[in-house]
Amino acid sequence: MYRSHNCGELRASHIGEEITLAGWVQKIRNKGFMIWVDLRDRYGVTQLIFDEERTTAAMMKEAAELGREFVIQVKGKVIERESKNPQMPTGDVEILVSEFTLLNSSLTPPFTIENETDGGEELRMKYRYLDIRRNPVKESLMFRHKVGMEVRNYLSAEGFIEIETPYLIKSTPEGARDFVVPSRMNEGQFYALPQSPQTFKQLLMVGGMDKYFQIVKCFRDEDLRADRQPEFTQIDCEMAFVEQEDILNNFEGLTRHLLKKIKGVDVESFPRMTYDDAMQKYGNDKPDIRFGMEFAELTTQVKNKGFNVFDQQELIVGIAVPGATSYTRKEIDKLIDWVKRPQIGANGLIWARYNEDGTLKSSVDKFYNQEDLLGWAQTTCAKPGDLILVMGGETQKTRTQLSALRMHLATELGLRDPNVFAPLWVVDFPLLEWDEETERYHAMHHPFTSPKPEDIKLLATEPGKVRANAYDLVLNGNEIGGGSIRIHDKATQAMMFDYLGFTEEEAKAQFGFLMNAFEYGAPPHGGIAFGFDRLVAILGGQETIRDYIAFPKNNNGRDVMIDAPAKLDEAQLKELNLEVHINKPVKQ
RNA sequence: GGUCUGGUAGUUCAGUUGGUUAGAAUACCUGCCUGUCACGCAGGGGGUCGCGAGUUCGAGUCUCGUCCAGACCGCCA
Repeated sequence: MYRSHNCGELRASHIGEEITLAGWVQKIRNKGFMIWVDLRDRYGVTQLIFDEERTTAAMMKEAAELGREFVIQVKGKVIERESKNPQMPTGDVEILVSEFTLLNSSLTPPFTIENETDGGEELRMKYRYLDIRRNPVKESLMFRHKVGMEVRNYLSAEGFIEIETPYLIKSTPEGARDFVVPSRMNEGQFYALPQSPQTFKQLLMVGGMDKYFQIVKCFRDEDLRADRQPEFTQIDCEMAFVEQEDILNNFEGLTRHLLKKIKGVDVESFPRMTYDDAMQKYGNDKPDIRFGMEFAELTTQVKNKGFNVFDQQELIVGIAVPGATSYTRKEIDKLIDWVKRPQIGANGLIWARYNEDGTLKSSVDKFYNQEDLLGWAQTTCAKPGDLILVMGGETQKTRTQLSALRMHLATELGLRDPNVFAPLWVVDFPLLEWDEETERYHAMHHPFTSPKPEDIKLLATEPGKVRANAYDLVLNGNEIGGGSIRIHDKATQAMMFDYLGFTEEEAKAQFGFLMNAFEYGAPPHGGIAFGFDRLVAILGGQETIRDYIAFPKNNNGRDVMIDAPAKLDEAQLKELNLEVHINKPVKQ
């Protein structure tokens, strides 16, 4: 038996017991006459003591030779500390060691294994197995486990069945780039890794498994972000014989359960907002509604006042920044520079201070009098003390830019409290989206999404205006889930593929299996998928998902620990009947 | 594909206008220390300033290229 207890559980009530512990040396404090060793495992830290009077000289010497991260097993007696440490759970006791075994030594770790490590991101990833020994990472992984368990508990209790779907599937041209896997037995052919189990879960509905879920890895060969990894985990769900309302209620239930169980937060029924409203009020389809600063359109009231810049614009829109009238000219100039950065790409920013005395001072006083500016204040719902910021330009672009500014300001003003949770359903997404590059419409959600029946007639005339039975769950400005009611009849699905620019042959070759299945009694169905990594990170109060993933990839999609991806050797390529031609030098 | 920021001791960073032997903290090593717990004290070792080229009497510092890392835009049905 390696251990009778773990390093986190011993208390004053254990005093006098003979115990065995095993773990890693966290820290050695050698006072010469006395050596304290902090022994760490997953559960906590317990102090070991060796001293001249009670420990043999030989063992004193061995103890003095220990180093950080050595793995040892100790036998000894739990004794009361002479000076206690109220800061640690095991701080009342220590172990007077009678026997100890060095199970393994360790090199000096390249960074400190402490809550506040001195290690940088890259180094931590290269030695991720050491990083995982640190409390913040360890606790994040345990937190993820807890969330996963609650998801399974809830859905299982609601009658959902977890079913696995294949990872080696077929590449399709729609959507994100696929990761591909060559097939040895089928020369010249490739599997693709799933971007989501979409078609399989629909086939499970045809198969009669009317409540399905899966916590499943998905793969997308696209560029990474702090909240985006090429392989990520979804809570994938599908239900048969449901309408949109049923899905929203079911998964509002799941989300409420998680907030309650994980964060102890009670949230009332989630507000709903149409996509159009979200774009108009927040310039964004995933608004953070923990704070105000809603968009106010000023287009008509600011035009024809002699200010050329505004007169030419399609949309003029403003926000009232609470309490920001105290911003200095320098601070406002910084904001202007911020929106002018290429990433935002705005031409400028007009401001108006709504002073405490009720007067207004703006950057465009030449063109607008007090009455005009009071009108701005009314429209933006500004109060004395607020700063009004106004941008103008092409509708889409301006909304995106002001939305970025709104989020930036909220962060700056500390309005994005990670302990406040504001979920929101965004509904009535457009079915189609115009793609400038390919000059055709493509599915905003995916090609299996059903249009709203009352909008189908618009498909031929104004495809961009057709709304879908599609919805997103937004939490604190993050899209954590999205889904739709699917098409479940062959004719509609064929029509959709047609609108998306598929020929009949292409549609049949790529999705024939699905349309065939629809001819054998496919039930009405719909579902939703949650980004599990992101959900866990937000519940944990973090923006970045990397610490909730045991072995994440870096910015370039590399695993710096195992050094993947890597070249294949000749023998492997030969077996796969592949040759590698590289048009430009490989980055190594 | 693009924009920005960074790369100096094991690690995290500082390094002035281009000028003598490149510093700090921490980690590591040695010694001391009768209750430590961010222990303390004294001493010590540790550097191809990412890489390559250029400008210059002289480059960590300036220029160009390149590689790597991070954040973001595009992209992510």
